[in-house]
Amino acid sequence: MAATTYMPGELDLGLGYHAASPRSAEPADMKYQHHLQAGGSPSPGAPVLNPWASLPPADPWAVHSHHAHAHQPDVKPPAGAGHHAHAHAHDARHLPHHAHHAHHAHGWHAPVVSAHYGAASPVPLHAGYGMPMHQHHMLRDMQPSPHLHAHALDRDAPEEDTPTSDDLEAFAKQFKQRRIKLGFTQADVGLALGTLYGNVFSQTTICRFEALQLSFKNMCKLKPLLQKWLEEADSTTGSPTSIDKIAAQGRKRKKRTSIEVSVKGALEQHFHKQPKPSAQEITSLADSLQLEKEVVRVWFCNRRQKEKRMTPPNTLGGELLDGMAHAHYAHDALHGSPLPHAHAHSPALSPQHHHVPQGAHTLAAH
DNA sequence: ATGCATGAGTA
DNA sequence: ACTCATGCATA
Repeated sequence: MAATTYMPGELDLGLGYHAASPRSAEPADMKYQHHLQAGGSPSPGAPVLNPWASLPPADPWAVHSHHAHAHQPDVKPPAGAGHHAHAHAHDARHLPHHAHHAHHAHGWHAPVVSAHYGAASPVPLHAGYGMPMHQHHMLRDMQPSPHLHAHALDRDAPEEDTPTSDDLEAFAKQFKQRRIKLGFTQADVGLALGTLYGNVFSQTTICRFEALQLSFKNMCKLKPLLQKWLEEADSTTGSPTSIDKIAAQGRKRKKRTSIEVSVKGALEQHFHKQPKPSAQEITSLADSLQLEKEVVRVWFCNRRQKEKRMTPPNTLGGELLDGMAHAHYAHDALHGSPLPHAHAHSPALSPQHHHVPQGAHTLAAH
């Protein structure tokens, strides 16, 4: 019984809250606005948006049975003003351009994944970076070359340079703290970015940024924006966050298929054997697991993406089931427990430009 | 905070 | 068909 529940299909309901940014009062861009829940802070000037009138009737996906995928041409961001003329999502193909020092790679030390040190914890933890830096050879070249003129003092202010993983980690942490102190939710920030630069982001993305759960490249791309927002935000004394709502277009999306834990475990195992199963393997696998082929395919795609994030999941499972006899560090890999892995320097990441089989990080811990 | 999903751009 | 950026819906 898998559980392909179908959503109540909402057709025309996209309340977009247009939070006017503190200072730059731009004429709202009518992109497709979003909404989103709060992150936990009632926030002083930040109003707790809570739309969802819920009243969706028909639903295209509710046809039940095995839908076959019907790519509906949706109305994506028509770009706010017409003068923006810049790529939307795929403009990040050009990040590090200077190849002065090919200081590739950089070991991720414990991302100090935070659950959340609450808004009331100004604790500036993160005091030392004394990590051994596990270099993982052969990573793609072009990497954030270390600040050529690195001053031992400026922790962050890499204006024009490509930030290093450490920079990103430090910034993300700082960002989160400030954001919370200022009383903004992740969703607030996402919307603010939209009114500030025309690029709206969801709570999800902001959340992932803070948790370093994006690819290195993606992190680099978002950092400048968030940095600017941060400056704006705390420099603005009395943020008169005005709200604005505008109805928008609708979307039809397949309801999220929930995969049972046991099934997930099976998928995990297959993933370790073959991260990239062939179309046919997927088919048979889907068959044996009683899942739609498409669901399985997507699962693998998403799984691969996870591996490429800055804070990749633990790559184990195969070894566990295989020779599990002394495995004491193995537990949460099967159900994806992202909680504080306070150690383990994960290698993953790096701007994968292309054709670079990154299968080098198959280590566990030693 | 995260799982499953969509889509543009590529290979 | 896959990668990569991104997000709706959900736990």
